[in-house]
Amino acid sequence: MMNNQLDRAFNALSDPTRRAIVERLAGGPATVSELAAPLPMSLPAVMLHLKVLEESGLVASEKKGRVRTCRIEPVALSLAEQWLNDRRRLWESRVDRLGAFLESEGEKE
Amino acid sequence: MMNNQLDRAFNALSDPTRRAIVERLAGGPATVSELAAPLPMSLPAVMLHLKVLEESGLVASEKKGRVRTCRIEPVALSLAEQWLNDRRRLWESRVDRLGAFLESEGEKE
DNA sequence: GAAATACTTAAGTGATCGCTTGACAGTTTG
DNA sequence: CAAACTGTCAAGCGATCACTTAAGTATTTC
Repeated sequence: MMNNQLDRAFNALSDPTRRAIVERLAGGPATVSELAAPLPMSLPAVMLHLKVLEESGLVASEKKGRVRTCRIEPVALSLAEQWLNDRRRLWESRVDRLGAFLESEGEKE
Repeated sequence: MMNNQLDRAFNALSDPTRRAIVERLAGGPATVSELAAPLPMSLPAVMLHLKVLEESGLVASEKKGRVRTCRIEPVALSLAEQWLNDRRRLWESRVDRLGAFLESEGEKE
C-alpha cells in the first residue's frame, strides 16, 4: 500500500487531526509547536501526523535554527480535488445522457 | 475515529482497490461480481471494500433477487471535493494578498 | 427439486496504526 | 557555560486493518 501520491494524500486527509492541521495551515504557515498547542496529544504524536502529511505532499516544512515552519502545498490538494472532480463529472455526464435519452423516448409517444 | 463523513470518505478513497471500484462505477452501475472480476482478491474481500465505500456514502447499492447492483453517489464525492477546494482557495487568497502587499511595498521605493 | 449462481457471514491471522513515555540533540538566552 | 526551548528518535503496546478460507443463505435455472 501507499504506492502512489493519491493513496498518501487521501489517507492523510482521512484523519481529523491531520485535517485540522491542514485547516490551520490554510490560514498561513505555522511552527510545529503552534500546530501542536491546540491538539490533545503529545508532541511526538503531532510529529508523526506531520510526517504523514509531508510524505503525502500536502504539507512542506523547513527548519531554521531550532524552529520548523510548515506550510500547505496547494498542488497536492488540487491533485486529489481533480481526481474527485473527474469521476464525478464522468458520472454526471452519463446521467445527463441517460436523461436526454429518456426524454427523447418520451417524445415518441 | 471514523466520526464524520469526511473521515470515512477520504479513508475510503485512500485505497487503490476502492478507487478502482469508484472509477469503474463512474462509468455506470455494476453488480458485485462485475466489480470483483478484475480485482486480484477473493469476493469476500471485495465485499469488505464495498462496505467501506457504502458507509462512506460514496457508493449506494440495491439488491434485487440475488444480485446486488452498486452505483456512485455523487453528493459524497462533491462533499470531499468541496473541502479540498475551500482550503486550497483560502490558502491561495492568502498568497494573493501577500503578493499584492509585496508589490505595493515595491512601488514605494 | 437438484444444481448452479450470487452473495453473505464467521473465524482467524499477521501487519500496520496511533498513540504513549523516556531519552536525547541542536539552538538560543541569561 | 548553564538553563530553557524546540524538536527528534526509539521502544513498546493495544486496537484496527486487510485479507484469507470455509461454510451458509437466498434465488434462479434446468
